[in-house]
Amino acid sequence: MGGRESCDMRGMLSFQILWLLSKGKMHGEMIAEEIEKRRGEKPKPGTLYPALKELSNKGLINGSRRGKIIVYSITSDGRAAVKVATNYFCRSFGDIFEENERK
Amino acid sequence: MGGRESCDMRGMLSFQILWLLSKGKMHGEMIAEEIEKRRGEKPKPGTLYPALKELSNKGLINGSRRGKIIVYSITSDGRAAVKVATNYFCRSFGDIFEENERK
DNA sequence: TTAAATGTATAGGTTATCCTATATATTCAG
DNA sequence: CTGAATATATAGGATAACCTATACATTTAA
Repeated sequence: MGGRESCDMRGMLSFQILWLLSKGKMHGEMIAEEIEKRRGEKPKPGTLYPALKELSNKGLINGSRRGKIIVYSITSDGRAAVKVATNYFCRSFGDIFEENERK
Repeated sequence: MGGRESCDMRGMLSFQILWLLSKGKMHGEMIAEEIEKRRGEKPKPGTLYPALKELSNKGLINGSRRGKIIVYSITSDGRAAVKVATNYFCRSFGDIFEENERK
């Protein structure tokens, strides 16, 4: 099911979170669900929230509590970072996708 | 230059090696150069060779020495693995590329 | 034959990404 | 007000992915 049995392929979590937040504000649970749509599995709370905290500590996102939930938005530093990171990502792995597109 | 100052984005090394080897046989240095073309930096020997060893231990690749160099090829298990992993990868991160393509 | 260059390997260490398990905070139904 | 549900947080631990530095093996040039 996953795709990581043979090849661990860990990583990219913070990048993916930042990329998702560059598309719009979300709270933690929504982020988890968006990741689930893509990866097939929800990141566990103990994985997601520390990552959100790190991004927050770096000033790339910030959260504001609205009752039960905390809505995260990307900062301008975060926008700059996600742009650079996306370029790097596409340059590094673009051909893997191109091949997939052409089939 | 890099793209990892703000977002660590580590990972994918074994997957990328396996993907490269699914395109043809290569020795370590060639693999390092192919990765450099994409990521902008060569993985250091202390990064690359342990990764090759791991893939070898898992039976996904095997190497045969030709004098100074060791030529690695993907095994049939490796082909199966890279197929599954590529699907996972594209499903997980495809939209990041699509956006980049459309600009 | 020796020195330099090239390719591979290993020892030892750091960190992000993942986990499980538990705890806290807020809302909402009864 | 209480209990259940939802959302967030934290403690503690595992491992892949990276590093630097060093060593070894093979070829090639002098």
